[in-house]
Amino acid sequence: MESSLSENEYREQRIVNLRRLGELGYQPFGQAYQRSGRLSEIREGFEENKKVCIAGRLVTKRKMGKSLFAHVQDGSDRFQIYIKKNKIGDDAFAAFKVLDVGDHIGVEGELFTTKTGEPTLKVTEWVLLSKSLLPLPEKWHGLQDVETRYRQRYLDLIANPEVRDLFNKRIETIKKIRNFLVDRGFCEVETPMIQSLAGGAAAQPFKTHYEALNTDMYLRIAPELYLKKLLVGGFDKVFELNRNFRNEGLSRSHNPEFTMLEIYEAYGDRQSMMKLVQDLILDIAQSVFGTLKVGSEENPVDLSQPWREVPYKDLIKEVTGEDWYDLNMEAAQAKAKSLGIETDSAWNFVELTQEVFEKLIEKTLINPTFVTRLPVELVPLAKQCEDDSSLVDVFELIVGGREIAPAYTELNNPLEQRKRFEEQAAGNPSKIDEDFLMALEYGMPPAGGMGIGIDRLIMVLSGAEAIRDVILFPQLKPL
RNA sequence: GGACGCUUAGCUCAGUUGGCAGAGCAGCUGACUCUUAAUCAGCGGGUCCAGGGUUCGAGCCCCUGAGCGUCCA
Repeated sequence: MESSLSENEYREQRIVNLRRLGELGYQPFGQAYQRSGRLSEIREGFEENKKVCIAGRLVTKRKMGKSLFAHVQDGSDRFQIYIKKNKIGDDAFAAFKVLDVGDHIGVEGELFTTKTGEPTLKVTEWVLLSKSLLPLPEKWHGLQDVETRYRQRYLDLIANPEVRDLFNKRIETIKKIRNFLVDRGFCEVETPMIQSLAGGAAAQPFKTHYEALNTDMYLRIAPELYLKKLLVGGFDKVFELNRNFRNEGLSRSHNPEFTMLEIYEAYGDRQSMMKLVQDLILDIAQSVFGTLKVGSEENPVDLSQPWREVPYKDLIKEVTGEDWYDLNMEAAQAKAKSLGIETDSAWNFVELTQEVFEKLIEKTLINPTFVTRLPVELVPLAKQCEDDSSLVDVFELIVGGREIAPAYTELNNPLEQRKRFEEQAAGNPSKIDEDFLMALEYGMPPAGGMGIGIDRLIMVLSGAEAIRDVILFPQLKPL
């Protein structure tokens, strides 16, 4: 790496330019610089002949003999500057010509409008703030190479303005979520990420080792059980917005660390969560994306209300036929095969049905759909429906063919919870979280709870095709 | 984990039947005081992903591996 860098002719030339600038009295890695404002603010407050100071990265440069146009870019905008030899003096002009695209500079001057109408800064003084030693990606095509975009995201952010826009929207969305929930009386809490038993979801955890305790520990796969302990403890409206970790493969829709929002409201239920998530998503769509028509051109999503609410069994019957739940296992498997499902003889009826749901139904639910009344076997932490103990009182919100938010009327019966854990652990008592069960036995208020996968939410709202496009530094194989 | 595809100059990409490694942008030199993909003239720039094989000769054909992508599990 070191040798390939120093052998690079572009870098060598820039080192030469750095020395030249030094000889002309410009320190290559400068000091703090007092700006009049960010470039977007300068543009907003534009007045002819107004004196301002700006700072940013030189991103284009057009030499024209005794004058020169260039653009400077900061975190907010890109702004044109104009330098004239007889305005700024021979030495400062000659030195400016040595600057490379990519260098950071501070510029003082007067605002004016060019004859083509572009607001521009006429330079009277400039300083070098930071010399760039490597060339930026090409100005016209930007940075296209997908791998470089992810591994060197900073280049992607410099070269591709739409990438910066998307991450700004992600940042705004997360800020909005916090404000929305805090405004409604929820408080944000932090619970352990390093756990001795990774519970609250069905997933393979990352394993780590705690040296001081000489104990294996796990990175959390969900904060759910700790948040419920807080309900027991009297925090009755809580949320946590942070990373979960799941030890699974990389794909278009999976990153091993992902951002999860979990919300719990004592004395609420599945219905109150349904209202909350609609208000939240509509608020984000309007205030951050400015529309309820979201997604991409190829895969548009309309968030207009009312959102469809439909029981799981009804959806299954829609694609398999009214008699699905009357079929025996053999007939159901034959039916699934005839619909193009690859079946596994080890599956039970619930698993087979769930495969039908995932393969044939989920991706067809584009506009927001609440799927309700799921089989109890699929959701061990939710309360049963009052009229049917084989179903749980939950919803899965599906948007753009993706599961965005599952929510439950939370199970607060410790005896029932123990029974479900025991069924799930299948004779492996070490997997049962006795700590959590003990908390429930002190009494957890009835509650509604919900999880929202933030990365997938941003994908649906922005129309991004890959989870890597909404995570600044996505996981890649080490080189 | 499997199938298929991609990897060539700093960036974006061509590369014919196996026969001297190409373009645009960028860089360097020069001209040019309202340009904006500035323009004009000239010049330099390559571990063709890595390793092996076939061949008189490989960017191209064969094998192995890596990273990335797409689909599947």
